[in-house]
Amino acid sequence: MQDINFLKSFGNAPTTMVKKGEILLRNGDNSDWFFYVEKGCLRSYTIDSKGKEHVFQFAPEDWLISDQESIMNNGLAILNIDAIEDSQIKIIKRPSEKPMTGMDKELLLYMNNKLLRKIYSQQKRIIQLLSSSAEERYIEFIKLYPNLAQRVPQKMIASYLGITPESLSRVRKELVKKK
Amino acid sequence: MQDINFLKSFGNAPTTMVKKGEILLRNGDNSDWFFYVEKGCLRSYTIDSKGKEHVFQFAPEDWLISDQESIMNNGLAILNIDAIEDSQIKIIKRPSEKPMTGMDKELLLYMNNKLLRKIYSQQKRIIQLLSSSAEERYIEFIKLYPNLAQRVPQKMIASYLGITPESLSRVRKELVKKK
DNA sequence: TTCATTTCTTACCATACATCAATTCACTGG
DNA sequence: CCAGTGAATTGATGTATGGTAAGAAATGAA
Repeated sequence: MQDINFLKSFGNAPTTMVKKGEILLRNGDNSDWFFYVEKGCLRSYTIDSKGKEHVFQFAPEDWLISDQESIMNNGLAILNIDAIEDSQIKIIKRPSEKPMTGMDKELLLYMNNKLLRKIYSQQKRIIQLLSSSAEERYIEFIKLYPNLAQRVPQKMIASYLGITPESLSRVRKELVKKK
Repeated sequence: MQDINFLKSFGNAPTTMVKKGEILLRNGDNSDWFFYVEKGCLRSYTIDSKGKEHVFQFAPEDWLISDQESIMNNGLAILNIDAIEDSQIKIIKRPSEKPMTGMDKELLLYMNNKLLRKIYSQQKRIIQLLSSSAEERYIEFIKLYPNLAQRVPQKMIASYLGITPESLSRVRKELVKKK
């Protein structure tokens, strides 16, 4: 589908295997990389001034993960990306120099669409962070990433939700009790 | 500059005056509108299931505000947009049918850049909501929108920050004390 | 101006979530 | 298979922020 066309425009990237824990992008690196997940799961995160990790996104099968927007930060990555499962991925580099102007119209349209989708989902997340309780956010998380709750460590989910692992544990306990 | 070119591509929109309180876009409306603020200030917001308003963005002079991303919601606006000061704005409608494909390459590049910038700022906001206290968020708000704290009602700022007006009042008091 | 309405502040108390510490549980590597 | 390490759970307690209510200040309309 669309993702395939996108990948082709950058040449046929080979499939790469990465081990759980492997770091693919570090804060401060050149950020011209995209990762397309065929199997497994990647995640992006930041580390704050107190050394605390904050999970920004999960990318299971069929997701594309990158830190393109840090092109606004002189092209230096803000996020870190690593593998949280052994994964099979495609790594694509985009041209560093004027990365966008080199694209043809079709690809630009594709990118545009992807970006709008990302804005849309981020917008929903912001509104959620502004308005929902820990429990409500966890329930939404499960809807957004069905079955991921089984696969990724709870402390990462807690981080994604903006709560502590202890709180998530209590939230889960409550939900079981309610059912 | 760039914004001017952008506006030209849609034809020369006339300048419109809107009164404080006037609603420009309602949740559920067709969302093919952009508002460019020449003077004054607009804001976008949602209303949650409990009837509570959540300010999503402020748009003072020289900002462009819209709900394009709800093209992902069948083109129906998710946000509401209204004027929080008497304002002088330009209203631009984009073609409803296949809105993107009708654009030329230059405009697509421009849009792309705008979208990346938006993602970048939303990303920062998410990370902030995940990691910062009310006080830290308020300090960042002042950096992002200098002088807006003087112009817009505190209850809207509180809403933007995800806290109650009472809490914001206390935060401000603390900050005065510290200086 | 004056009155009415909304916003802001402050005090007091309530609550959601955080922090800390002690177990228990589950992997992982040798 | 076992030991060791990190993850998850649970209880006790702390803290930031929320909710309510009352008064003060600002704003707006007549």
